[in-house]
Amino acid sequence: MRGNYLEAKGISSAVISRLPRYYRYLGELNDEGVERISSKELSRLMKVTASQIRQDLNNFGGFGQQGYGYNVKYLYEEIGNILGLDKKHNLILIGAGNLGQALANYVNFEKRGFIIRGIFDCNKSIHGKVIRGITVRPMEEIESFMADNDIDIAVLTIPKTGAVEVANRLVSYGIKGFWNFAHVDLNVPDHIEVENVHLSESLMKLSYNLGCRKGGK
Amino acid sequence: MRGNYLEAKGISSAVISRLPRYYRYLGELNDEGVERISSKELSRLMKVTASQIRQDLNNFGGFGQQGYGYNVKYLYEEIGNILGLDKKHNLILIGAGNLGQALANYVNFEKRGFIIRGIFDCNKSIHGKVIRGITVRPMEEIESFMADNDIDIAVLTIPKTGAVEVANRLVSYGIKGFWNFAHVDLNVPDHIEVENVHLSESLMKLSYNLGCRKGGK
DNA sequence: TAGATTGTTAATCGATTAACAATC
DNA sequence: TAGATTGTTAATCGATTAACAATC
Repeated sequence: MRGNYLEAKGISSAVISRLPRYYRYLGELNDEGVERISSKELSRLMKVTASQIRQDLNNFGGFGQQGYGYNVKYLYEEIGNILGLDKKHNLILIGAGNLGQALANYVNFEKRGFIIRGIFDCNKSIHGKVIRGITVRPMEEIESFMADNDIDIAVLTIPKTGAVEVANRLVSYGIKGFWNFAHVDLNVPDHIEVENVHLSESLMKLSYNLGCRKGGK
Repeated sequence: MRGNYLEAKGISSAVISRLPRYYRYLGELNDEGVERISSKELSRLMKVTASQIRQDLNNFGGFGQQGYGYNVKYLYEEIGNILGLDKKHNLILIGAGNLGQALANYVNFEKRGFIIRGIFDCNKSIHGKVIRGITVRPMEEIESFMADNDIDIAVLTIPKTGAVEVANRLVSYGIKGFWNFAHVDLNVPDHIEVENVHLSESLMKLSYNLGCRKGGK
């Protein structure tokens, strides 16, 4: 039995955020040549309950077989499809500072179908600079670039000042989603997807968890 | 009435992960010169419920005043204290690749008390290179460096291969927490804190949310 | 005082876990 | 067939929201 996950609606974000981790573990098992795995074995490996694994997967369809478990390669590919990794995504990177350049140089995203097509920056002194074969362009060229290329994701690696305004401009040019590293909440329409990576907030969480230890038990 | 949050135990991680965002909004309000704010106003601004704000804060004590609301500056500082931002943290960075260098060059962490003291890499060709005043050292020197400096956090910006082993070594040298950018789950004792930043998993979530739109409604 | 808004209890909602019949 | 393990329903647990008495 196979579910039609393309029509899947209202899957909770808790479930979604666990999918990439399943994908990672299954990919590693597949690389190791493991052919089948039960939810019980996988739960031991991943340190989650077997119930949760089965519940999560069954949001998208029945990928297993009673008495057998799950075929690793098949499940790996299916989760990849659910995550949309079978499709190509064309990205533009806004902000070619340290972090922007680091992301542009990271090859693994490309392997998963996320291809950076253009890099833009407001700093004139780096216009024309080439990063992994891509020329850094001035911000003014974003609109025409997006008209000529099939861009769906913008990576925002710019300071928080101006990020909201740039995001709104990109929305008007037809962007579909943002991978937002700027330390602000974008204010875009509901049909635009935003995935935030707020590094300083992540570090603060770590700080909290370290601090507890001192005063607490 | 003031709670003693140093003794706060068992605060749910959902609450903790919202604190940095409160902190950010309150910091901005403070910068704008806003003196007081009610949970209702703040809820409108942050797009969460006022109930949630009051519940979250009351895990740590009563910071507000009936009929008045919250003093912005006071609450900002209190949340900073809860997050441990009043304390200094000495970090070492393991892996001076693109991402590692980008993080090392990022000045804002330092402003919040997270100071990178040492940078280590296994690649001989960059040993001796200076990044923001810090010399890149060979991995072999980590142990003595940690003995001489009061390091509590390790930033792991190395490939997943070897990350688990390096982490275990660092634990034996007395590290307290990890900010882990490697695409693996570290396998460290319970008393060691790990904050994961799995960029590719974040991108996959974005991909999923974009994909839904096509097949779905 | 009257109005406003908190702190906190109670009600609701959703997510996780347990259990087990279905079935390979 | 017997054993194993899923898919799925039911039970539990936790988190969010609503309500309101306390109080500034």
